[in-house]
Amino acid sequence: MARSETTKKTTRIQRQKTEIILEAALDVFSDFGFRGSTIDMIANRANLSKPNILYYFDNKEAIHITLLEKLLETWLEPLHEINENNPPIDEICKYIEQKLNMARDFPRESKLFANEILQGAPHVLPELQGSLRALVEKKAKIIKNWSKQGKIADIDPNHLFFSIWATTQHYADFDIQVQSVLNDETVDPFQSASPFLKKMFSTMLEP
Amino acid sequence: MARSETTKKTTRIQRQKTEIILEAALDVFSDFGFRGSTIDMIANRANLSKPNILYYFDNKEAIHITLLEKLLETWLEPLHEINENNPPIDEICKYIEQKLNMARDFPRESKLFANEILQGAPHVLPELQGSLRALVEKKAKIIKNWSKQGKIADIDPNHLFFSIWATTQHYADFDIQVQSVLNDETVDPFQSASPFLKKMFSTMLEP
DNA sequence: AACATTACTGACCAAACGGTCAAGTTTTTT
DNA sequence: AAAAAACTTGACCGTTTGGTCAGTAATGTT
Repeated sequence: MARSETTKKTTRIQRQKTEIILEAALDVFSDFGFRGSTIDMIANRANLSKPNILYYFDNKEAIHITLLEKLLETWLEPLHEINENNPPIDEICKYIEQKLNMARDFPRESKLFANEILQGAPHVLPELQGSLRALVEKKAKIIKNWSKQGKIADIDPNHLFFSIWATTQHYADFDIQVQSVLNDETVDPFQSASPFLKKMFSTMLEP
Repeated sequence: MARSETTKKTTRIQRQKTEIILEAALDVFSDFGFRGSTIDMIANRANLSKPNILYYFDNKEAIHITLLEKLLETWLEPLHEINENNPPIDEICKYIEQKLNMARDFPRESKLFANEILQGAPHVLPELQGSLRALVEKKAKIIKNWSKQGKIADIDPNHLFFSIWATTQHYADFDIQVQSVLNDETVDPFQSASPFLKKMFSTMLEP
């Protein structure tokens, strides 16, 4: 069993080192995927020895799972904030903005997540079917209410969420393709994507 | 050098076996990614021995590259068809329909491509910067002309393409997430996605 | 200072993997 | 039918990789 999983209280060194390891692992996993990453690669990044890594984590999988679980919380956070009582289109645009900012500021996390889902979510399927699904269901009801009240057009809330996730995360996950298509001189894709996406979704939602 | 790369003409068996190998490899690569796949897995799928696989392909990478190159052609095909002289919104909707059908009918190809791009396109970066970029540039001009002529709203063509790619391929690449969010009783996501996406993009493009 | 706990590492191991090869079998050609 | 070419494979090899372990160093506690 890894030191960090003992019942005894965690030491200062434990907190520091696990943080260093997770940071390095995020670098490596997001670049090469789970199977393409080795513990040695993570160890090199972290300037630690391989056995030292395995002193803090049971195995490679444990590092990956720890990262994914930390990620899932922050990933769903913006969705929580959607508030039924505020103007609908403002709320959706705020959500788009937040998701786009996350893709820009946390591209490694976005890629880590994309990789995991692409492989069939071997480590987070229960969370998808549990907390994600429940949260989406809850927020879908809000969207439906807005529609019924004539505040927005009548659209399928699930597909709305899928489209927002897909379009915003695309700029992080497929950045190499985005860069290839755009001229290198062009400004930051995220900057021009923001008004585009907001316009697209708000136009569709207009009653 | 692999048998199939000899200058001599290809035999019947060569054509059959390479086809069987590529089919099996597509199964395996799309499920586990390049690094997560082994030649043995492909061999088992194909009911062939590992050395037999390597009789037809130099190495694992060669199989992967062959698949990607075959894929890229068909992947870009629908974009070629966009015709400046037809009604703009009809053309875009037809393109969306085709991309969505491809995601539905060729999910393995979509995942293979997504995996490759996520890893930084190690095998197809030149093609992205070459044929993909040139084609997009060409079609972007058509979109811009339509805008100038007042036939559609004034939007950024590149982001339009990114959004279409992202939203359509999302249903293939992130299918496990889509399935997790939707009730299992729900009908085929592709069926309900089609009118949603067409409405979204055509509403935005309306002058 | 003595002791106990925590942190760390070099050396090592077994399994997995990509790839080779000599020898055999099957198919095609003459 | 015989020779040539194409095809197939069991056995094998070197490397990589995840993970272990006994022993050592550093840190904290009394």
